[in-house]
Amino acid sequence: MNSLESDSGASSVESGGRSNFIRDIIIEDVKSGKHGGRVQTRFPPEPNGYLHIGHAKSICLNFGLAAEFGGRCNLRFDDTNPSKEETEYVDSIMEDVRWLGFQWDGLFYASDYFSQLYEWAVQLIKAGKAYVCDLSADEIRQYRGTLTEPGRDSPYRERSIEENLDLFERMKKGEFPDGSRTLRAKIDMSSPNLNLRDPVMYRILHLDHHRTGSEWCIYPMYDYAHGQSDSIERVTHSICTLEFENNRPLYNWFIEQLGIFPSRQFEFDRLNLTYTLLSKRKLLTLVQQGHVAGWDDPRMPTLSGMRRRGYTPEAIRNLCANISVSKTNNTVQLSLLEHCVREDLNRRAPRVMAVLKPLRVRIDNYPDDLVEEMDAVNNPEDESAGTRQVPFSKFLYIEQDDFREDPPRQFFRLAPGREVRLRYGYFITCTDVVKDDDGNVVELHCTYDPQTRGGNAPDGRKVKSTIHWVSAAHAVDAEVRLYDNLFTKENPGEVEEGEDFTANLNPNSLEVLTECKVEPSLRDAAAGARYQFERLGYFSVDSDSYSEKLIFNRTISLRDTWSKIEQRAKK
RNA sequence: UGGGGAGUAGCCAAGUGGUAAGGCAGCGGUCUUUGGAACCGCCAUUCGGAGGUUCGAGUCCUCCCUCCCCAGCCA
Repeated sequence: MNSLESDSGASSVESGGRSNFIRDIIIEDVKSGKHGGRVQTRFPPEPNGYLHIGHAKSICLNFGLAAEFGGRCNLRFDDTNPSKEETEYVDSIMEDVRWLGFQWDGLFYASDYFSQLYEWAVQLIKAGKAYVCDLSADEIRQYRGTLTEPGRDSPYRERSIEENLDLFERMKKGEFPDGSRTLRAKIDMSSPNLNLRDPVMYRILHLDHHRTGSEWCIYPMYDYAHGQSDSIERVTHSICTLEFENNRPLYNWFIEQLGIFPSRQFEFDRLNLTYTLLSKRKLLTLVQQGHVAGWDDPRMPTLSGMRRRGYTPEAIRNLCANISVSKTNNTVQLSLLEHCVREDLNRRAPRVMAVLKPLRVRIDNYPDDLVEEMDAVNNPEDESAGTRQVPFSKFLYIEQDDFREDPPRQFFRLAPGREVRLRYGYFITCTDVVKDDDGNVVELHCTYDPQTRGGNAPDGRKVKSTIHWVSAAHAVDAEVRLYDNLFTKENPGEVEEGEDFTANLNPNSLEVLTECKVEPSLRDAAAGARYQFERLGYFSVDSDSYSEKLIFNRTISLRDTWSKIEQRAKK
């Protein structure tokens, strides 16, 4: 269950040239003509949860390396444990891999190989390399010994081959209850590597499997299934995460005993991210306990969550290319991911004006019924994106944060008596402030300079600030969901005695704004569409959005120097 | 106290005996109709520590220290 996170790597199609030790090994192997220069990899998730950004590292590595060396990469579901696996997960995994931008060559399931695996087990029994053991799970543990003490041989270790064959067949036929017997490899109970102390190959599980139904009641363990699956697919480079290093001798042992295609395993460091949990078990808990709305909640580090939030596959692939691949335990700062997201969105997201917390503005000297269409640039980073028109009129909304009755030093935006530019509009000057009974500012009176249409002053005078706005009469109502880190700690797994990781949940990770006003061009925005709300950040239309009610997710804010200045001033 | 891995800047990371790449973050500046973007500059006399070999060591040798993984009929 935790393993998926474990099979991951990094690199991407566009990372192509970036060096990492696995790539170096492949270059050597190709050069020396190993396997005829053929490169075959695989991405082997267990369908027991949704893919997250840690898996993206593995996907990019496996598919990226195959692509770079003209090889092939399979998608193989490691479905050897029917108690945890579901079809829902295999569907989501396929969708996510495709969304990330990869297409597998072969699509396989470890369960495709159950018959072959069974035959090989019989072969090992006949060779005296495996035996049926009647020890209980608890007894097996006791016989295994400890890190510093060798284990003891099972009393069933020396059963005759005939008896083993008979028992194993009856296990398969369902004659024995769950947990009553196992098939074990006969290796070495005193090995310093605990994985080699007669590991369990098969356990009895009277459970329906998502693909094989009730055909089997014995299921192979990971160690007995994974290497052979690789071998069957003639995988040349089987890439997995560091915690499987101890399993490599066992991976090799089965392949050697069976004399089958010698796939080789290489281990790399999995991805960790600050303020983020990448454990499928814990993510499942968040979903089941309702701390988030589902696997695709935009606060989740799942690929489906990030997709819904508005992250692009390119940004994620870019992160994977940036972090490289090594063998050191590491935790990448979230800011690097955020950088990748901004970098990509900056290039491609159309700009648009939206006011999240509206403050009404009346332009006293502007004609009551006049509406002007102002030309606005869609994307300064991309001339081909063209321009659009935005309506301007006497009543507007601006951002509450863009006005201060008593502006601090370095605050350049609107204040009483101060002139600013309305982007693509006019220069306006604040002349009066209207407050409610509680003293809250509810409306501003301003005057505009008709000479500054479009935002340029013929007399060349400068203004310190440009702010965004929306015409009140033309604005479209919208809901905007603001997200913050799901956890308050850099390492969400770090908890006080007696607490679990949910104690580190950020109570303010979601803020819903329901009174937002967006420019009319957004009226028919399609779900999934991504925009930059000028001066605010990148937003995408949520899948909950429908025609009467626009809903946006804030993907990520723009870099905000003003908030830095402000925070520094507070200290 | 067994075995398997890993230590280069706040984070990630190149480096494979010839004098410490790059990115993120941070800091300073230029430019700007987004306090965005872009651009320029600064940011490791030193590579976990101590010895040793060498004309020369992050790279080789010795000892030491720290961190991670393994005692599921999970993956």
